[in-house]
Amino acid sequence: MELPKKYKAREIEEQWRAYWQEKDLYAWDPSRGRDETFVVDTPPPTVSGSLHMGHLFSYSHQDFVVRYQRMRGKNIFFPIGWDDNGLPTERRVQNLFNVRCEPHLHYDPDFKGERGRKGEPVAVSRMNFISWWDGAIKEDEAVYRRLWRRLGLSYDWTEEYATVDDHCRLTSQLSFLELLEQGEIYQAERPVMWDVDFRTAVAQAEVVDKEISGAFHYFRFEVEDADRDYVVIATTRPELLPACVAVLAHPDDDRYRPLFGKRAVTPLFHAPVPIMADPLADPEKGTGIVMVCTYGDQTDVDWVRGLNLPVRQVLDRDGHLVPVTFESAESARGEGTLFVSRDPQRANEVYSQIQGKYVKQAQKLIVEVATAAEGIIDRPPTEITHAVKFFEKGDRPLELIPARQWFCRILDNKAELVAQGKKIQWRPSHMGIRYEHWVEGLNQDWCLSRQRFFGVPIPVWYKVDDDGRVLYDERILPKAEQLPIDPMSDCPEGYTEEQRDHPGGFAGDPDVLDTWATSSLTPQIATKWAVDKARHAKLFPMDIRPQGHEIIRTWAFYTIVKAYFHENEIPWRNVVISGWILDPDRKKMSKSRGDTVTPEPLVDQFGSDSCRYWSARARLGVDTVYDEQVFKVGKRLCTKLFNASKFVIGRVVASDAGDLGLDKVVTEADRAVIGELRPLIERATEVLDEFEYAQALMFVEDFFWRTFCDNYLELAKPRTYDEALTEGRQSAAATLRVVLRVLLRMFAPYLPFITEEVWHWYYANDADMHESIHKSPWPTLDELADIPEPKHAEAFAAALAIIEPVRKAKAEANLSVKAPVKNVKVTAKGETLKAVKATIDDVGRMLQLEHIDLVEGDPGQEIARVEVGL
RNA sequence: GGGCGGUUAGCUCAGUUGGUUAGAGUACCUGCUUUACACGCAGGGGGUCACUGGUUCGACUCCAGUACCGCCCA
Repeated sequence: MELPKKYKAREIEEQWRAYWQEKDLYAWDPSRGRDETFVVDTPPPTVSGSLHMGHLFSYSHQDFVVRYQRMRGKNIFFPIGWDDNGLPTERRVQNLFNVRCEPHLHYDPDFKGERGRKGEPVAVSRMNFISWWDGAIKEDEAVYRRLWRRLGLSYDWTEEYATVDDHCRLTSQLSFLELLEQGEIYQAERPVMWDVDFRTAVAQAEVVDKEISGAFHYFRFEVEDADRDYVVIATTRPELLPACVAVLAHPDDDRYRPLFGKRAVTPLFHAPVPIMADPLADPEKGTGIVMVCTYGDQTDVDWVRGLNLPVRQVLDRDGHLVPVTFESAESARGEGTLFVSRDPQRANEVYSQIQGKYVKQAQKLIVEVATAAEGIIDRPPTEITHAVKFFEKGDRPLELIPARQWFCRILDNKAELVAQGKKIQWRPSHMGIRYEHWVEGLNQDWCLSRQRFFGVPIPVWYKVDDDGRVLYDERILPKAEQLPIDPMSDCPEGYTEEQRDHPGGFAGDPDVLDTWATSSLTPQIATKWAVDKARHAKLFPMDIRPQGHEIIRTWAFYTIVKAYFHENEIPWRNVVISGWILDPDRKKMSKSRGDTVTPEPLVDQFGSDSCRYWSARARLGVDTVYDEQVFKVGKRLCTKLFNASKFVIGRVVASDAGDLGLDKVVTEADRAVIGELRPLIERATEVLDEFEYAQALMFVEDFFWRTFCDNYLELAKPRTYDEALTEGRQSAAATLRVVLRVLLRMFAPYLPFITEEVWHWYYANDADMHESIHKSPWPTLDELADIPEPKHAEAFAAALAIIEPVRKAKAEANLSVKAPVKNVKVTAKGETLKAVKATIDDVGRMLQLEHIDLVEGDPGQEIARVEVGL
């Protein structure tokens, strides 16, 4: 057999990639039972984003676990999906074609999208927009698929899905309808967190706090019928003065207690509002007395509801101030106007200046007007930095806008959802605590509807009454067989398209679902819960969910919610959390920081196996500093494995008289190295069963490099060059053969390419093995059972006890390791001395020892005292 | 402000139920072309285990507190 001279990662990897594909090695076998199946809930990557090191990292982690389980004989269910749902894709198409979607426009079949078109974005219809998605997203998917394949991720490519494909839309809509039927989903009109740029509601999970600078502005509010003229109210939202509905202070606050029950009058707008006591008013904040507006923050929402205050909505969905008219109390009576003023003319004059403006401009104007006027601003503003809620993808602070939305009942089920979390093994375990804290801290139900156009449509129509009003309580729901539907283009049964939005007809719900409403169903999507209950039952609950810790509050949480509501089950038994890649400043590498490294050039440079090695060194949940050195170490390991294998197989083949069975392992040194190998198998298997791939790799690597290459190989080498086919030579060859056969398999989950390459040099036809190393069994003690333990348990350690000092003596004398040694005197106690004797022939040949004295005695601290005479 | 995690050699990281002199890789230094590998081999220097206190015969390890870093929440 002619073995290759040099390790060429690229050639090897291309060859085996093609082989795996051709042999269909990674297909799930539906005929095997759940007990022998290992099921993975793979994270579908957002394909419209760019690939970065984090992908290479965490997706490799899944593959280590999966490849190990496959070698344990498990039937692997390892699907792969692509997330092309929601805003990222919407933006991608917008940017790619330089368009913006105007949902009210009609579809223009002649309008062709043109990539990279310059100039102003063109407004297009929803259907035009969506028609371009498919092509664009397929290209994005291809980029990911290519990297996944290059990395050797062992997906079952027949189980591919995309989160807005027909099956996912069906699954998502069916889930919606089921939970609606169960009463876990409801519709309500209430203030929701709203992004004015994306013009959509968002859920608590998508909200982030940002520290921004702002200011407390101090306004004087007149007080009616009191022994003081005014109170000073500090506010960070002066533009909401026209929306003020009450003034509150803490019930125990002596400064304001006399004013409770009286009325304050808003500056500039002259609106009388009640002064009330409420324990939530913080005496320490600002001046201790606060104005309640529609709506400055969540507390305002609570106050308006709790104290039954009126609503004076001044912001629209774009974040503009809407037109309103202030009227006197007299003229307002009976009209039901909400904007009452003691001086409507001046109020309207001021308001006209801010009407139509954005929040920020309005704020500036109000402050200017107030400053110019006499006696309104009490003192100069105080600059502050405060946490303000933003949509995670948004640029401007969230507003609270009343809107009709769909919600999922979370708050009623918090205790149960915490309990579900406790049934799941979180790895590392403290990630489970993060889940619990997130659930416990939730204060809103899950807002499911988004006022966007790209996504899974909410599968609901409404009846329209004879006056053309939409009857939101009169829902028309599709049957399961009709799904997926788009209520804006599909017609409900019993209606015709002409009746859409007409009196006596119907209207479609124009909104789409939160992308998490679909992504939370990845287990159900992959198992085909919606269409094949038997298949679902075979795969659910799943074994593992691999994911990052930043999406515990979204992906993990919502998936647990759905599994709980649908089947009162946990979705998976284990969650394995990958850490993050940090840059050298210990910040998360991210696109927005502009410090990402794209993975493909690294794969080109170091090879897939080396890149995987880098991933494999990081333990679960632990963030890792990006360090290119580790890729180099991986490359070296692959090269070493290549060279050592080449040597071993070369020697084995040279000694092969057709029979190198385990019974040929007779020499003490050979049995001793097997004795070292056994605990390696035990320890690595034990930690891999707990998904601790990094620790297992460390064990294997350490054994391979130090025990096997640096010591055992050198020890056995001279015997393999015996001219005659001696018992000792056969023993060495048989041992080399069996140890490498074990080590290759233990490296296989991490370094699938180089191990497969070597496997096919020599082991692919072994009767008890599979042709591919990746379907071959994980090593067990059983397969070594026919090799007896060494006579002396410490035989290997005893050999090392001589090897080390001799090497040291040579190094200190600046001699070659091959330099002959005139005399060595070894002093050791009885049992140890016997162990030394048992391997002394091999040690002597390895180190070129010319004369050896073995003396029984007390070596002191050491196993054996070694005196070297060069 | 509350919670979670971290701090070990210049760098990146291990360190088991508390137990000899705290390890590896890398970088650095000195050698060595040795019939697998110079992407190698042998050897060497390099650490107040963040800090303070406590428990203990004994603490990197357990407990309490402090500082700094990161993340989550308010």
